[in-house]
Amino acid sequence: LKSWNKAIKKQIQEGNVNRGLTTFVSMQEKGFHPDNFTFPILIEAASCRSLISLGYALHSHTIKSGYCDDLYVQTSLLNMYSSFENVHHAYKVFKQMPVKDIIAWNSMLDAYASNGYTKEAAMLFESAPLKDVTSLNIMISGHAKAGQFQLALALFNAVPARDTASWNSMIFACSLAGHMEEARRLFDKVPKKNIVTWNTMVSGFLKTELYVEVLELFNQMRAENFKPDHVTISSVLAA
RNA sequence: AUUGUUCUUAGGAGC
Repeated sequence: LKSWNKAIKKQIQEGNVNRGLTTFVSMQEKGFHPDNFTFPILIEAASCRSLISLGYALHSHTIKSGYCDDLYVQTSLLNMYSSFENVHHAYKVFKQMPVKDIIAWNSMLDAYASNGYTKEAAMLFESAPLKDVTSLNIMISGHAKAGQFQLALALFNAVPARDTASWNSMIFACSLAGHMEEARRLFDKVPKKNIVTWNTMVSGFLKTELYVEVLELFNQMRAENFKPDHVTISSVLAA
């Protein structure tokens, strides 16, 4: 069963969801029943491809096979409905979870924050018994996407426990609001930049047509031994 | 190391 799951995951990671589903079917034909490891793999594939009817089918399959009470299965279903922008179903799953760990709380927080339910997100963030830096990051990027630059900044400043993703989200929030000088100021203060930090800054400058700054950034990138990745390339190509 | 949460580009998918 382990190797079936591994095979399905590998096929999906290679971008071949159909192949993964075929494997899923043949494993059952050979008498292997999917377990609590199998479902999250398939559910996540349905999420990122927006395969809505597959998602529903998988959900009912988890119920029929008795795996719907597994924490990982539940969390992946929650996130699946969130990615389908179906916050009500996401909440329904969340509400029915008897045990919720921090990932479950963060997943529900993200369901609200990423789908524009800013009030609900803020309330959940206040009341959540389990929080970490990811919860903060979810809130910052939620505010950013909602065009609430000031709220994002206030939260960012209020919480000293930040990681690189927090900085990246805040830089992104600045770019969205058109505050490129602030974005650059933060960028220069990031303690540990990663490739996303660079890409966020590059695409911010590209969107605001600050091409000289983009070139400077590329030089600085080389000086600091970062290599452009496929995201860097496609953001330049798109501009 | 068989599974679930947050940050950047494009595309795809849906509305």
